[in-house]
Amino acid sequence: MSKETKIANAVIRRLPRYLRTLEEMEAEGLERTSSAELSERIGFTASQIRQDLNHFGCFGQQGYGYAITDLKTEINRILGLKNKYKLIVIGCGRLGEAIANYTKTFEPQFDIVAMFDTSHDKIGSVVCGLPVLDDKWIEEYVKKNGVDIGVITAPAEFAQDIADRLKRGGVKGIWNFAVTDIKGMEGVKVENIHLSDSLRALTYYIAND
Amino acid sequence: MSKETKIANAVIRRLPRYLRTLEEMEAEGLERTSSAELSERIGFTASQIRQDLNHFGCFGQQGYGYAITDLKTEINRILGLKNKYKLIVIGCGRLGEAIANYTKTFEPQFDIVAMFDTSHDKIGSVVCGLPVLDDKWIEEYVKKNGVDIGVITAPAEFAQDIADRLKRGGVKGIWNFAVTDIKGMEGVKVENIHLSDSLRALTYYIAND
DNA sequence: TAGATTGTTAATCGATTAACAATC
DNA sequence: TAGATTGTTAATCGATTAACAATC
Repeated sequence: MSKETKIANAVIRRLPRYLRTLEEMEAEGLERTSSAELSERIGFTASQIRQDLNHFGCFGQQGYGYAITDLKTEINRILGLKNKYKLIVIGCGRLGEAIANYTKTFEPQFDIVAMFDTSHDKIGSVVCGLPVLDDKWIEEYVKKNGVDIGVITAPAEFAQDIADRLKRGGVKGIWNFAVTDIKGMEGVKVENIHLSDSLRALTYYIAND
Repeated sequence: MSKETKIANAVIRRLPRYLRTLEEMEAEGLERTSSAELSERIGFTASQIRQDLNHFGCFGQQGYGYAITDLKTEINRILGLKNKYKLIVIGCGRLGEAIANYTKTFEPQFDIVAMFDTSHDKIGSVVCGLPVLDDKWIEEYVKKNGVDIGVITAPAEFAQDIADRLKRGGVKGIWNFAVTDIKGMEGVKVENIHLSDSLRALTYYIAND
């Protein structure tokens, strides 16, 4: 942690939302905004927005508000988006392809360098412009190439083993799309996209209306 | 809402996790468990688990614990997974295909009935065993076929318009994969999968370690 | 200066944890 | 009956909101 003390998880989760809104406003040609205006766009209270932004330092100016471009730059920095990240995708199915494609298209800071699979039909081919390598070389590849993030799109039953090997290889983070929870990842940040949990939360709200 | 009063969002979000753990334990041949054992597997405190489960009625037995199959059945019911849901996927790109494929393979309660796209190369074809229909018929199709959930995998700039038409058609829920927030969805439950936000939270944790 | 809007403290609200009586 | 473990209340902790002094 830089200077700042422990930031609540809830705050971190809101930062990307601020960033998206600021990008939107910048695209509209706006130069300054206020917590009240952001509140209207996003739906959080103005008080919460000021509180959130203040965790990281004083980005606003009393009587004026916030300079959109400056604030955007700050949040970008806080989120670590000034850095570049090397990614590999493990699991070259439809989901793996979709994620690789999405990331290549929309997330320029994230550089996907290879895909991995166990199927000999796929190994050696090129998907989304990326070489598909043999799953068994994950750990070695991560070590040699300084991969930062491993993206797991393989079936749930392989996720734990893949994660263990990614960790031994030295990744800093795992983006996990497998419907399972990974254990023993001390020192590695794990971010889960549990499609199944999301869909089930949706049906809860539909069914209990 | 059935009998129960307002359940906190945080509780709902944990239910799918309980369900997954119970399924896992059932598959291992276990018949009963306790809040302490669940706590060890999941990582929530035993106290929280008892508190959570009690929101919905007394599923446990003092001195005994919880019957795994019964508890699983209850959570299934609470989450609305006893019902069937009709889905359509809008956006027949890689992500759309991946989601359609995932849902068809792993989520039997969810019946995907069609895909939609604007591209004339795709309209009329069959993807994942589903007909690809013309985007302009979404509203009509939803009305005629009683579609419950619309899955948006189209680019962000089209998401709001698609959501509006889904709403007019009468869907109960929207599963949104577009990197944007949808407005004016009163009466429609929206569940977002914001890949971009997830990735950015991950880099925050990596960068601010 | 007057008006606007932040930064920040205090109050409120909600969620988690601890404790233990109830009871199987 | 004794042991185990829930259900449930009370205590704690954390996050959100309200209020307002600071200041641009």
